[in-house]
Amino acid sequence: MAYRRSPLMEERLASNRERILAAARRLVAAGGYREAQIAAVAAEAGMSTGMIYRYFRSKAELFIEVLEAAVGHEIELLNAIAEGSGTARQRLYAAVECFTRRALTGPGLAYAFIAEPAEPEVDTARIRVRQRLGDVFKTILRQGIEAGEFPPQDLDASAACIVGAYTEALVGPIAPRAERVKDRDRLTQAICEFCVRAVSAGGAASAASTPAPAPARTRRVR
Amino acid sequence: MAYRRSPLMEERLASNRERILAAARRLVAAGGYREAQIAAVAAEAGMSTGMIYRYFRSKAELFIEVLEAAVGHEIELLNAIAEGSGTARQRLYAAVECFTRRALTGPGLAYAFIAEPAEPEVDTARIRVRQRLGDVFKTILRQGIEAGEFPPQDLDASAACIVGAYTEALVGPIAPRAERVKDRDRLTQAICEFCVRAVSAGGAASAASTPAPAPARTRRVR
DNA sequence: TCAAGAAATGAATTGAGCTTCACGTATTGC
DNA sequence: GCAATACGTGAAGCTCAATTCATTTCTTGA
Repeated sequence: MAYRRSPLMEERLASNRERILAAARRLVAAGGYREAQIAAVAAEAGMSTGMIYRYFRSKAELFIEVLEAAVGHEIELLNAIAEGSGTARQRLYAAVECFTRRALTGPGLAYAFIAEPAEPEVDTARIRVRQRLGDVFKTILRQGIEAGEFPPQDLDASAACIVGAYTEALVGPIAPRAERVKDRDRLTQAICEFCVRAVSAGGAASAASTPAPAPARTRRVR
Repeated sequence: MAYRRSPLMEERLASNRERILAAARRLVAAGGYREAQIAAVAAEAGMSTGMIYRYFRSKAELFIEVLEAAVGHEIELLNAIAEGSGTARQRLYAAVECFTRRALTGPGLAYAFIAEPAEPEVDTARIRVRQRLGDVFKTILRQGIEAGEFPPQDLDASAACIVGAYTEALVGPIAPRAERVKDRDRLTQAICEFCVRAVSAGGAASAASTPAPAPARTRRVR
């Protein structure tokens, strides 16, 4: 025999893998999943298309990894906040703020990963990832409820609603071509307050705290 | 000359168009946009693929029309509620309930149209449609704020958050293959309550109503 | 420096659908 | 019934990207 991977080579291979991931991330941030074709990723990484397939089984696999890494990072940040100090309310506020602020500031990753179409496998991964985001909020909510800061509520539903709320509120602003939001701080604040209010005890608490199931319905709906 | 559309023919053409739209709707409901290829729509409608193009310029155009019709219908229902009687709070609750209940009950249209990937043009249409959904809530919110039922808030942000919240909370449950939610009523109620609380005055109002911008942040975030 | 084997290349292949189009069938007015 | 025109058909054509693979270039160990 005459060839055996040297540590140096091993390193180069690893770095190639990283270069591919980084290139893919950049392209998604710049132009969304749709514009991140394998050929483009290869070009961006300065290598041939065939090369990509030496490191990733398929396009979907590559992008799932990019997605999970990116969101994984966000989740770490959120977890640090969730496990940090302060009241549940403060931590919830801070967590939502952290995410929205970064989404508004950073590259278009947020839109691409949270809202943009992709193939089924990637889409499935996206749902998983969103659930993981929701888990962070579930943690905060659970603690808040235990501490009596928040009223009892359906954790899964509330967590999903929080993720959905800030996501949707961001999609417009961070969607490609959307005019840059004039006042990021204002938007961030509005979103955070919405979320915090949403899990806190209602103002007009007492009597009508839980409105009758279907009060204002005009007519039976077909 | 020797041919001129008779009223009868006119009617047949219109009915063909309807058949195409209906077939497309059924397919989307059953298998999502992805499975609703032109060939499949044609088969479902019992006609040839070429026929489709006699009635619609492109696949995107067809599906945009399906989308707008479907959501247009939902919006009518919501508007009826928004303009109906009751407090803003009651109407908000009823509106969210109407949408979520229908989404959970009805065919998979909601998922397909609100969350599923499609081509760029259709996606653009989806964003427009979501904004129209948001507009309904803006109306209710505006009235509620004027009436002193809700505290002042960023209407656009709150409306987007509401749409996002219930949408996200539904995506899991109505996503293809998701196990049917055990208790629809419970989920619906949780979502509605979340949304109503979110726009109502916070419980621990007074002092810390607006938490300091970034209270619990652990460390400067990269 | 060389042979063995691995890594890299990128042009060619493949596949999935949308869209077209040349041809057949219907409908209309006379 | 016939000419004129429109409607309907569905196989073929096209486009766009992902994926493959025969070939070339590089690494390694002796």
